[in-house]
Amino acid sequence: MTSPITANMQTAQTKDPSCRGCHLTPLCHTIHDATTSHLNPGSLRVKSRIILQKNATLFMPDQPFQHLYAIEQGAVKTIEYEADGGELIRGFYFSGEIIGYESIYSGRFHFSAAALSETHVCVIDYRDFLTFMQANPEYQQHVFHFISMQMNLGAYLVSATANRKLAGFLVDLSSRLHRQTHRDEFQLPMSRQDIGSYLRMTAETVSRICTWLQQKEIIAIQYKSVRILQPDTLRQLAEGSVSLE
Amino acid sequence: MTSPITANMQTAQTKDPSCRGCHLTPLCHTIHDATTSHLNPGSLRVKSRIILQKNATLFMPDQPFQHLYAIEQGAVKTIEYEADGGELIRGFYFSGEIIGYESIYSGRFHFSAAALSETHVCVIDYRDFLTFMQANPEYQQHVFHFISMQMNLGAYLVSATANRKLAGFLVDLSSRLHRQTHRDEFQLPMSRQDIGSYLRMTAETVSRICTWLQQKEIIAIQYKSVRILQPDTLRQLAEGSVSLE
DNA sequence: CGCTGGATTGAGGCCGATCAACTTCAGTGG
DNA sequence: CCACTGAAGTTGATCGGCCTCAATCCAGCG
Repeated sequence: MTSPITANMQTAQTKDPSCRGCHLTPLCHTIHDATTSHLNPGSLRVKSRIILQKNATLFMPDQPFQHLYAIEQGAVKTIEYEADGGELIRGFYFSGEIIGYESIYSGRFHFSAAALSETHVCVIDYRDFLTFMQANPEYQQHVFHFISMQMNLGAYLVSATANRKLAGFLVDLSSRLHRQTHRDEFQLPMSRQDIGSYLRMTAETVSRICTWLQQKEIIAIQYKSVRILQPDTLRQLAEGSVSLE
Repeated sequence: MTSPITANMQTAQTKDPSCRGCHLTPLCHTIHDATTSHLNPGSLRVKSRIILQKNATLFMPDQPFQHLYAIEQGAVKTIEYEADGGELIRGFYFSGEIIGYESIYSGRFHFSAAALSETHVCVIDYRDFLTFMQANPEYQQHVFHFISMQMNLGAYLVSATANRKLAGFLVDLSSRLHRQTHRDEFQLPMSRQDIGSYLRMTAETVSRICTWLQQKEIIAIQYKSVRILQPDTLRQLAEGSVSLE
């Protein structure tokens, strides 16, 4: 969190296979297909691409909101700062996901964002985005659709027990990370500390529940490597329909 | 929750003072200003207005998402159902607020909605809304703005302690209900049970914290009547910057 | 090989849930 | 007007889950 931003700029000009799965693809796509000048509002253009090293920050709190950030590959955490200086993880963002919508209304980021590993980020100017959307309203439905989806993320955060929260978190991860590997087998991009901070529990509790889930043979976990052995049981655990004493 | 829907339909035709403060006003407004046929996509028209009696339901779980609902006056709670049949309050909606965005992506409501008191609701067909937005993209910015705002509601739900959750809830209410009365003095539209269900704590805990806040002379509360005596202290409590033993 | 930071495991304490009793309020009908 | 009734709210005692603090284990790395 003290590292300077390591930005490796490059202009996007070719159709990029790494855009597959990005929520902006149908919009952003046109940039690749169309032969277009910079002034043509009929295309959404990527302002730049940034490569963040691990722990590098994408933006800092109170920074004016000017861009949407699409994660091309890698992972980002957003961090809120409490009055007493404590840090709380606000959210995680993975390949294909977009940071920024929640900051439109205030025109300012109220949190910081940092890379969990080397991360490639597409920077989209919000004004360009608006211009594009006004010129191409046929994409509105698509944008509403994935904003709507984003509004439903993290429902498990308010679960009653720590078990349910963590189970919900793992289910969530398995669906959001599966592009990289098999759906039920993935690497945790973040530390136990970060998981705990996000779920509002201690890293110790995270660790204890992980070993408990392992003993029940619901998951196999060793440090950052996770394999979900009983996806259905895990899901039921998250929903509270089973307790397993 | 067993009462049938009591719907008193009436077509909106005149500029209505009760539209003041509604998040859709700048869009919906045009319906009043423009002399427009039903087929003119240049206006967003209210499909109908519904008057719900207390406890009447606006929609039920698994019902297809077809409309946005704007609360004209009154209050609505949305309810999730757990696997074991338990009910959890998912959210509250007050005058000027809009229900539905979070259900766009799935095309289905995954929860029910019920009136907390007599409530007037504007029904907006989502297809009409899309048509209007495509024809009038200049309103996009406004829509993104209040959807963005809605994404930031309920941050206090994930607070660590019950004190902070309830303090955050009261601060939230005071800002969202103040149209009706003075900002620091309002009636709770919902029961202790509902508050507890929403904040994921028991009604007993809600009650205990209320009396504790009263003893500290931070609020004055008697049943549904609330007066915030020390707004700043309450806010600091919600943010965790004070503890007050 | 030792160092360092993350992860795990253990013992004790506190916050909030649970269960139960009592009080107050709102609605109804006599 | 009051008596009755059921729902909602308050208050108290006990219990359990998670936090706290501390020690230990382990992987990665110079």
